[in-house]
Amino acid sequence: MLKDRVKAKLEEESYRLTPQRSAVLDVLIANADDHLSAEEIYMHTKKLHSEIGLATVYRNLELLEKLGIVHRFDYGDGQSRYEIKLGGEEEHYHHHLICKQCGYIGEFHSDLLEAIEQRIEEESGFQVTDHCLRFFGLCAQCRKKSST
Amino acid sequence: MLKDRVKAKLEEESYRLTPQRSAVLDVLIANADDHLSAEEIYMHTKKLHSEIGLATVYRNLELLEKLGIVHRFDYGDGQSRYEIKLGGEEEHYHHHLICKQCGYIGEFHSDLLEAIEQRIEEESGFQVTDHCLRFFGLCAQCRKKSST
DNA sequence: GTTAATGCAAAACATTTGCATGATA
DNA sequence: TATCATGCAAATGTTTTGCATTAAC
Repeated sequence: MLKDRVKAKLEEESYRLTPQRSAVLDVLIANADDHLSAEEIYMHTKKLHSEIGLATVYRNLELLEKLGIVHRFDYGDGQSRYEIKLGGEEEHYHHHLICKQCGYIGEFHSDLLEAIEQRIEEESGFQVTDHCLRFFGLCAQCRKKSST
Repeated sequence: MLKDRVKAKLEEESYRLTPQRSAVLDVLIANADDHLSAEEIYMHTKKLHSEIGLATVYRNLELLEKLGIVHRFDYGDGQSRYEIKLGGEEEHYHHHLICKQCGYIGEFHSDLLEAIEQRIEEESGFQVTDHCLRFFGLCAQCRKKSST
């Protein structure tokens, strides 16, 4: 189970799985596809553990990111989004589709970057360890709407 | 000349090429490869037009972005970076290499995303109009340093 | 003379930090 | 009991806004 793995990873580095931390994790797991902001995670977490503070949410997200459990990214709208990493090879090939009209965020999987990364290392000596690929445009729904 | 084109585009929508706006543009053109932050652009612009205010720089960057003259992006370090679009087909295929150790920002050109974008439209109906691709890792210099 | 643009200061916003308190191994 | 974690409030840093003034067409 995902949460057991996380707990083990935490204890490995002598961090504790406090009720607050656990609640944040539960929220992240329950909304694994929703790309929540810190504020949204805070709101959800309050339902599970009402006394939590926003700073605690931020601190836990930071820790979970440091431990490689959570992935943090942004769309240039001034706030970070967080997503739990489910593990597995496909993780690396998971990109985002962002609708400029309605803000919808979708996902797309492809390993086509492999070739580019290899070429980068060969041509420039830059060693790629990670990437971030986002596509902007119009989602299917907004296309339909704007064509009517 | 790039600046004439920008001026034409501004006037097309009845915006004015004020001395401040002109100075911001000059800075962007002179530092086209440097991925400056708003604060840095402000500092440079003050040398050309000392009475300019930071808010004016922000307002002009926002306008230039809206007009498609400037590209805004960020690296998750809490501030936006700005880059003038030089025009041309290759613009779209221009990506960033970001060194996690020294903060160096390089560029890389490739049109390999074309195929992915086509696939996205076919598979999900999402119409891609733009993308943002960033590679994180170690630049050649930092690799050398860390291996010694 | 209209309208757009500016400078300044204040506000807004997301995020981080200090610190005393509380909980956990 | 030593250490980690929390809550709150204050601080930070970037970006935006209000408003009276100024400049451009």
